Amino acid sequence: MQDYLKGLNERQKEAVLHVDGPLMIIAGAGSGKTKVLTTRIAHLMAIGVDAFNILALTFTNKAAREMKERIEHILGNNEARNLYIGTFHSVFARILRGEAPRLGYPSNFTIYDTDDAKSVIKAIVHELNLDDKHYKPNTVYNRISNAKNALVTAQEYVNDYAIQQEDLRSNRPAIGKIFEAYAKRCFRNGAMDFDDLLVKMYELLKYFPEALSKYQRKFKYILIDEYQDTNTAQYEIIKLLGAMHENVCVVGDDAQSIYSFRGATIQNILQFQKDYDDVKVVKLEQNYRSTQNILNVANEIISNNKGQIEKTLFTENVTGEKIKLIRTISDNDEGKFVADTIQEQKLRNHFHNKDFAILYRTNAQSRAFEEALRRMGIAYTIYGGISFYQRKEIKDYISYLRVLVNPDDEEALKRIINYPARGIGKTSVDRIILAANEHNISFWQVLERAREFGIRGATLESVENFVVMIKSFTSMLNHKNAYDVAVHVGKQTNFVRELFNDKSAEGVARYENIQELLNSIKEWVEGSEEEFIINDGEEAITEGITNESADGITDQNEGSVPAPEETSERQDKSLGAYLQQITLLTDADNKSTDADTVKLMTIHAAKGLEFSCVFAAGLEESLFPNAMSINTREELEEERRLFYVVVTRAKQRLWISYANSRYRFGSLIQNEPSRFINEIPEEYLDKSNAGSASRSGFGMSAFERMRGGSFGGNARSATRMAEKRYGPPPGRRDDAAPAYTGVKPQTRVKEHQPSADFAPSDTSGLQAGQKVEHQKFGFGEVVKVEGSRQNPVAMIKFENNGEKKIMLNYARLRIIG
DNA sequence: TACAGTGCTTTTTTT
DNA sequence: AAGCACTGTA
Repeated sequence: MQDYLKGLNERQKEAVLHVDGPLMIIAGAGSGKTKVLTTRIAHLMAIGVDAFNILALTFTNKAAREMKERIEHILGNNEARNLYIGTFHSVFARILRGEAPRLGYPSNFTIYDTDDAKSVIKAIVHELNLDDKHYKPNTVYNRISNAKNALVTAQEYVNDYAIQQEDLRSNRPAIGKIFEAYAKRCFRNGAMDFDDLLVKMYELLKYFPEALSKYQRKFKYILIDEYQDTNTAQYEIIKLLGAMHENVCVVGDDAQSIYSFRGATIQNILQFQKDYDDVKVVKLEQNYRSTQNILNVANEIISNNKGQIEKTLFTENVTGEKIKLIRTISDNDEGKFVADTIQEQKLRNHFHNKDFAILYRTNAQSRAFEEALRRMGIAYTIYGGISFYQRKEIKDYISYLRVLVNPDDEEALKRIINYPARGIGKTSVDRIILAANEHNISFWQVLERAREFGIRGATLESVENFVVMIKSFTSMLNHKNAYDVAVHVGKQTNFVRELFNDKSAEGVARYENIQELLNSIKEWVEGSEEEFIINDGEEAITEGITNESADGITDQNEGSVPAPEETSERQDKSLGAYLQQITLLTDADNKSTDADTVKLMTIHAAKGLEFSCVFAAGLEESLFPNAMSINTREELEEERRLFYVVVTRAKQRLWISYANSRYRFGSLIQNEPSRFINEIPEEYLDKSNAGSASRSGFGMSAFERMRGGSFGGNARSATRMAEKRYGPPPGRRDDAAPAYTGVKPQTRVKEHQPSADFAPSDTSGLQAGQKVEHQKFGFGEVVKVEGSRQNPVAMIKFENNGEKKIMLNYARLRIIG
């Protein structure tokens, strides 16, 4: 028996040893999915399948990188580098780089990220004279994106009766027009957005039989990770690619399907057995990750959902601790509690920072945790939010490079044409756009012939200088490498000097970011592998811009269209390849995971990861489940799967926390505990830090209410008990209140017992002077109503709790008079 | 044309 | 709270 099969259970072995024919692996959380996938690929290679003939698709770059490393480790050679392994988007981008000319796109097509795409939409809404309040870029983009992910073209969109009716009903009948204009504009700009990478790949296979046959023959074995998260476009592509050999292996867990908002259809995995004859199905049900308590809770949660593939996860691990339920007064206290607990666990149970993860539903929640951790001096890493490449200064700099590679890229041109300022203002830009649209040529083509299109005087001179400058950069690409060109561009445009002269804290940070970017380009040019990581936070490279340019590594191929053969395709170190690559990198891809830091991220971002200790934060109604996702059973079930995902990230210990109130857009809102908490059986819960009442305010004794809320007796005596067991926590006097209650006198809420007939009133006409009752803050008088009509905010002076700003869209108020 | 000040909107998850 | 668009002034 081969070595690599040792340590696999029977099911896992079965999956690994299955070679030919369709295979579906239903892999429960923590059941060794990645191990099976990587071992199976290694096995295929061990029995003689050429690495060049294996395609493995994942959803994150990190997963791809990890798989490649593990396969290399198993095989002990470098063959794994020949695998076609990566995210759907990056693999397709790589293929399309060779094939785009068939579709009328340049090889050096630009990839538009979400910001670029929204910016195009915004411009189009403006050009079509539509109301931008009504046609918000976000809304329109999502609608278009959903269409594309379902392989609906702009033409089909406008001609589809049902779709048109739907848009009519939502009073946005022009979306189809915008879609058409958007598609046309992207094409004219030589640009594909994220969804296009899937759509164009599909069209390539569908309309070019020789391309289809080429890739069908090439990819004899196809493996898809996280199959439950594939959308229609991805599904159809896989079906086409796999049709010849039918060696399609999909791995997934319907219980972890959490991307339907991106067009994923759970049907893909539920129906897989109908897509091919003779599908082999293997279920991996033994969990190697979590304690029994954690797993039991997970099983209980998911049992509330309907329509799943039947499976029962079990484990031979220890029972473990109960899940700790935490109630705090505010979001800041939640942060404090978590930071305190991490400190405590580190000292008592010898955990390291990297053993902890704080997971939440929305990125906005990270702030309270950041602050608390910083105050405690605990190192942390935040994932998500704006990625490195989305920072303004980076994007501006990259826009220069984008223009060199693809001058038709209008979005990039608009960013840089007057930055740094060169006297080509908004009026001139608008005129250029008008001319471009009128003659259906690109923005750049208008610039090149500016005089013909009525640009005059000083502006004409500026435009002509700009064109000459860009052309001089472009010609440099023929004999200098990407790094040297980038450095040169920074110098010539004064771009870097401007940032260098800005000595404010942000200015210095921006300058350092630019250095980091140049560093990453250098690594790309010199690097042996196509994978690379930016050293975040590490010393910034001081050479480069400030020094004279480094020695040019001459690359004759720079800027020219690369041959679509795999050798050159793989070693393509051109600027164009670099730009396409980085657009598909996410924040997580630039951060190393093994640093000894506490990890903060959304639950979505945490899928596929595991941690010894997990804090599932913000378990509150309207936050989690999110208010946006409780309108249908499907949405709610997806939120529940999300809860399942967060619970199953934990190996040993799990805390579930919620706050009674938190700030949202500057004003305070109250939330009930999440309904999901009630789905956890009591026997697995440790509620000693959850306060006495499971529901706010109700069921408390008069004594407790007088103590100022439910943090009175129970929480405190429970802490005492804990302290008896573990000794006093560090840095806290024995008689001090538990730190996480963190009740500052001015923020302490005097709990109010709502009147028996309390029922929220319609507050749409609320005016100053009216008397109201608030469920928690009690009686008060409206001082003023401000904010907008859509989002009114009332300033209310409460008898017992002072003045508070309350958002009327969220608050429950009873109008008394 | 450029910038500063002001008021208004933001309400999820991500390749 | 924060970012963005709009307005008014230099």
